[in-house]
Amino acid sequence: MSGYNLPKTYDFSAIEEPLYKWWEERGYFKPWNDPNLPNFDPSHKPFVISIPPPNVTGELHLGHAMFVAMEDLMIRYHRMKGEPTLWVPGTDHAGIATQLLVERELAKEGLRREQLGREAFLKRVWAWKEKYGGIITRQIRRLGASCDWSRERFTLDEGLSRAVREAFVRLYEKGLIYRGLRMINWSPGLRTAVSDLEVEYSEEPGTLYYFKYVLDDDPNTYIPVATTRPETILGDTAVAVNPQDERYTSFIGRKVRVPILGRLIPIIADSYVDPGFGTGALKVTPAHDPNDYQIALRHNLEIINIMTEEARINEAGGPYAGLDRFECRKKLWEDMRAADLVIKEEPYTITVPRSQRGGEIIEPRLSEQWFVRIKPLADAALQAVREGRIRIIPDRFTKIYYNWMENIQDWCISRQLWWGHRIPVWYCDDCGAMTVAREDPTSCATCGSPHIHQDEDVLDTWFSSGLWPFSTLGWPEETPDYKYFYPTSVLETGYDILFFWVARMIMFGLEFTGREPFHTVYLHGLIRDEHGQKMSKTKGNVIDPLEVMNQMGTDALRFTLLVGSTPGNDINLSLKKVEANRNFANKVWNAGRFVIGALDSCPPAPQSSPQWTLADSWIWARLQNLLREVERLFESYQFGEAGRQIYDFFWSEFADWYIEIAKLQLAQGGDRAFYTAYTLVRVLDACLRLLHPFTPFVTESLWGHLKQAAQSKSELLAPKEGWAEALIIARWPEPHPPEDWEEEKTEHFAMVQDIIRAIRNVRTEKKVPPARKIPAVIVAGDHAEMLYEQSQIIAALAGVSTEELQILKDRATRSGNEIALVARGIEIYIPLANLIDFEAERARLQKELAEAEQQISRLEVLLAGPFAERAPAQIVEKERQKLETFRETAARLRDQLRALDQ
RNA sequence: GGGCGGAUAGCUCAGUAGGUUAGAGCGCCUCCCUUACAAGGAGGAGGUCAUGGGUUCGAGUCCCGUUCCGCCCACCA
Repeated sequence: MSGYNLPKTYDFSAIEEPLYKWWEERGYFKPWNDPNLPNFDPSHKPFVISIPPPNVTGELHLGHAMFVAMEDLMIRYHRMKGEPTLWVPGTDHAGIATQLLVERELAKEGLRREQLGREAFLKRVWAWKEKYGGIITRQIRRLGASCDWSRERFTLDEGLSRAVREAFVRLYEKGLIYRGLRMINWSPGLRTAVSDLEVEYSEEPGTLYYFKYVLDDDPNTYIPVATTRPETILGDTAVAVNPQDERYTSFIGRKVRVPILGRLIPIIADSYVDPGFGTGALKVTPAHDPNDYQIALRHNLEIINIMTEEARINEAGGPYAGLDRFECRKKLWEDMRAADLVIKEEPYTITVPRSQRGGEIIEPRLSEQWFVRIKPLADAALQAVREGRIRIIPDRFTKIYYNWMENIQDWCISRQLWWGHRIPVWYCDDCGAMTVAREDPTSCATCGSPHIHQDEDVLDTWFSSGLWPFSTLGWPEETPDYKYFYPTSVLETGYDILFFWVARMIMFGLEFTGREPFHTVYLHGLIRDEHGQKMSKTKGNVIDPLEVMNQMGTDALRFTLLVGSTPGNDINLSLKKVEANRNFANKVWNAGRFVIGALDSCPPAPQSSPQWTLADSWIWARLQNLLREVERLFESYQFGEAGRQIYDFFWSEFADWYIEIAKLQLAQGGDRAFYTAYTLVRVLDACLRLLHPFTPFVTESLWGHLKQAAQSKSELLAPKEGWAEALIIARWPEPHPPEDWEEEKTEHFAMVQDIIRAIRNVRTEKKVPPARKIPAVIVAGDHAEMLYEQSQIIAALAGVSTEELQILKDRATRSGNEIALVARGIEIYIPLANLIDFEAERARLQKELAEAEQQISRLEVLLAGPFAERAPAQIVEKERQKLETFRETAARLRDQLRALDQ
C-alpha cells in the first residue's frame, strides 16, 4: 500500500516551503491563474482584496497572521469558485515608525538627522528599507498568502507618489486642503504634529495645584486658581471666571500679576468657566491649551508661546528658559511656594494625552499646519454606508463609524518629518505666493520668479494609505488593472484601524474615483493571550507567529486564528489551541494516508452499477448537508463557524465512523470494495477542497497524492474535469439539491450508531476486556431488516461476536439473566449472566425508565397544549415522533424490569 | 459624559435563520499501542447559559432593567 509510504506524521516543515514556491512559480496567485486558460476574460467579475500594507520595516506579529489567514481564506475560496481573483500585496513606508528606527540607529553613532541633512538622511532610510524591507513580505509568504507578488506596491513608489500628488492637488484645488495656524497635538520627542487619532488618553494619578493670582491694585487680595500643569503659568494671558459667579464679579476687569514673571494680565468673564470646578477661576494659556485658545480668540487675548519644539521653556519663560517642561513645573512651583503664592496641592486623576508611538506626553501647540477640510468627504462617506453601498461586518461597527464620521474634525495632514511624501507646495521667495503643482515647478505660478522653495513637511502616512485600493491599481491613470479590478471587493482588517485607514479609504475613494473602494468591510478582533491580556513585551506574554509556525506548522496557526474567532471579537490565543489544530492537520493527513492505501489495494472498476451501503449513503448525505451549511456560512462571512463544522464532520463522522466502516467494506473485496474506495475518495476530496482555504498546505499536499493514486486506478475515481493540476485552482464543491432519501438514511444510521454506543457503553461499565467478543440480541421490530443488513458493522464496532449476534423482529421471552438496553426504542440484550448484578441492573433500568417517563410527560404536556396548534406542523411532528420513541423505550424498559423480577 | 462588547462545563471559547435532552478543544476519571493516526481510539464525569422582569406555543438566542469585566469616543482647568 503506497499510501503508507507517506510519513506517519504530517511533516509540515518539509512541505510548506516547496509547495509555496511551486504555487507561485506556476502563476496560481495571478488572477488568470490557470496556465491552460486564456489570459484575460473581462466578462468575469473579479474578486479583489488590497492587503492592509504592513510597515515596510515591520516584523511579523499575530495581527499580520490574522489578516493573512482571513484574507487568504477569502481569496482562495473565490479562486476555487472560478472567479478571477486578485490580492494586491504591498508595504507602507510608515513615516513615523520608520524614521524613528533609523534615527535610533543614527543615535548609536552619535548622530542626529539634522547633522546629516535631509538628502543624506533619506538615503539612509532608503538603504534601511532595501536591507530590511523584504523581511515582512517573506514572512507573509511563510503564512501561505496567495497574493500576486508581481503587483507588489510600496507607498513611496513612483506610481503611488504620483497618486498622492494628484490627490493633494485635487483637494487643494477644490478648496478642501488649507494651511493654517491651529492648535494641534505636538510630539516633542519627534518634533512633529500628530493627528487627533494618534493621541491616546490615559487616566493617571496627578496633582491639582492651587495658587494665588495676586491683584495688581490690591496686593493683599488674590484670586485662587487651580491647574494641573503649573509650568503653563508662564504663558498665562488672562484669568477667567464665569460671569454668573458672584464670588468673582468684583474682580472682572481688574488685573493680576503672573507669578514670578510679574506680567500684568486681565481678569475676564467667560461662560466656558465652570464655577463648580476647582476654584471657579481658570487660568488662560492660549498657546498651550485648546480651550484657552478659543477663549483667547473670543477675548482677543495675547497669545504667548512658552515652549520650544522639544517642549523646553523658551525665552518667554524668563528665568526658566532652557528648562524641560517637567523640570520647570517643579522649579516654578518651588519658587512660587517661596514667594507665598502656593495655596495647596491635591491628588487628582488627570487625563494625560500620550503619543500612540512611544507614549510620550503630547503638548497642545499652536502651529502652522496643513489640514483637510473633512466634512464634505465625511458626508459622502456617511451616505455610502447609510445607503448600504458599503456594508460593515460585524454590523455593530456601523454605529461606531457613523458616530465618528458625524463628529469628525479637520485632519491635520502635515508632519515635520523627512520620511514620507513631501507636500507639493512651493513658496515664492519674491512675492510670497504658493504654487501647488502635480509636477515640480521651476518658477512661481504667480509672479514667475525662479526663487521658490518647497514646503519642508511631509504628509501623514495615512494620507497615502487612504488611496491604497486604487493607487495600487494605477490610479490616476486609467490602467487596465484599474479599469478591471477597481472597485475592490472586501476590505478586511482589524477594527483598531477603522478610523485611521478604513474611513479614510472610503472618503478618498468616493472623492477621487467616484465609487466605493469596496462593497464590504470585514473587521476582525485583536489577538490577546490565553487569559485575554493584551500581549506586550513587558508582560512577556507575546506569542511569535514564526515560532508557532516552526513548532506546529502554518496550517495549525491559520486554522486556530480562523476557527477561534468570530467577526469583530477579540481572540484569546494559546499554544494549546494551536496544538489541537496541529493534531487536526495530522488527522487529515492520516485519513488521507488511509484512503490512498485503500485505493492502492482496491479492485478495478466494476461493470455493474453501484450498490450503496447504508454507511455510503449516510456519509454522502452528511457531506451534502455540510456543503450546504458551509455555503450558507461563507455567504454570511461566518468563516469560523464554517471551519468548525468541517472539522467536526471530518473528525467525528468521516474519520470516526465512515473510515471504520470502510475498513469492513473494503475487506469484502469486489464491487463493494471498489465503491467504498470510490466514496472514500469522493468525500476526502470534497473535504480537502473545503479545508483548503483554511489549511492550504496539508490539503494541497495530500490532494496531490490522492489525485495520483486515484488517476492511476480508474477513470471513475478520477474524472478529468474534477482534478485540476493543483488543489489551489480546483473547483469549490457545490452541494446537490436535497434528495428524499437523505433523511431516512441519516435516521437509520443514527440508529446503528446508538446501538453500537449502547453496547460499547455497557462493555466499559461491566469492564469487559476489549478483545473479548460478546453475544447480543437485538429486538428491533420494523427496523429488524434494516439492522440485519448492518449486523457486520454492529458486530465489529461494538465488539460483538458475529455468530452470536441475533437481530430479531420480536422476541417472545425475556430472561432476567441478560443485561438489557434500550436505544431509540430498540431493545438490546447482552447475555452476560456472570456479570450481572441484579440490584444494580434494576437501579439502572429504573433510572432510565424514570428519565424516559419524564420526557414522556413533558412531551405529553407540550403536545396537549397550544404548542400543537401554534407551532409549525413540521416541528410538532418531530416532537410527536420523539414522544413515540420515548413511549417505545419506556415500554421496553418495563418489559426488561419485569423480566428481571422473574 | 456618551457609545459598544462580554458574562455558557475547572480553563479558553462556539452556539448570527428563536424549535424544546446546550456543544468543542484543553484539563479530569476508566480502559486500549485494534493493520490511517498514541498528535490516536472507546467510554465517562462536569453547565439552574451573570441576574430580575417581559414578548412567544417555545428564549442561551428577541425586548427592558440590574451587577461585574473589557473596549471605544469626548476640550473640563
